[in-house]
Amino acid sequence: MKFATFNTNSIRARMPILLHWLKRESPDVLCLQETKVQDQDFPVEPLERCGYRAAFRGQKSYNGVAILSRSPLKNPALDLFEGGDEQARFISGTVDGIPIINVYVPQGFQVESDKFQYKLKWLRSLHDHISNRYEPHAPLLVAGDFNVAMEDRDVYDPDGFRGGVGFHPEEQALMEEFFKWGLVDIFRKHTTDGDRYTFWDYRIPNGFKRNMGWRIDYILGTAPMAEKSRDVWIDTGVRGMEKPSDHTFLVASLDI
DNA sequence: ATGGTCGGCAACCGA
Repeated sequence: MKFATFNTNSIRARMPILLHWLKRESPDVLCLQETKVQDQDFPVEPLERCGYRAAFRGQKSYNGVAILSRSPLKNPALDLFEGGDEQARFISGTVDGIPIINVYVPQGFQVESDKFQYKLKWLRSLHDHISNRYEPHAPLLVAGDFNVAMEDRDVYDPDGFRGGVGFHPEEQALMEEFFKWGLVDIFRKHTTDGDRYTFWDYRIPNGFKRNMGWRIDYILGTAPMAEKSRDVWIDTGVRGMEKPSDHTFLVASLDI
């Protein structure tokens, strides 16, 4: 099974890259974030022509998540919170018997802001959701844009970012809770390399060329998934194309 | 080199 995640920063703006990548890589599952499209405008047809079913939850302008898969998504769920996730940041289901959760974690704006508190609350809720509904020794993949980097080797300027949003000990402690529960950062299982990023801020001039990035997108898996992972890699191949996203593809191959 | 990001969506907000 080939399993991938990609923050599109608008799926409609990214269709050329997305279709190109799907044809080239033929993943079984692709989790998307920041689709930025309402459900009635989701580009279902071109993806179907490419061989993919789509399950999605969007809203106007912001956020939005989708799971593309060759086999249909079973038992789709769209709500992280009991009262419903009004921000279209969560979608889950089962593909070929493997439970999958796809998330777009709130970015958090600034550490002093209410948005940062909402980010922490959202991460706590995700932990509760997972620990209440899943088993660490059973199959589960959790992928998406977590908007948190964990270690110095995961950002280009650790001393500059330390204590700031995306690189703050409170966020990192909540991420650690996922690992304590039993999820494994599958990229890290396969390499200790630093300077391997999935996101480059558009606002940094030539940030990609200068590799001034962050590793904030993840594929997490429970122990049976981590054991079956053959490789995980960051695919920057589409970055040479016109209009790349500020994120790139993170891909895992699993012996499933 | 006398500038310097995107996308959505129509003035700015969010990242």
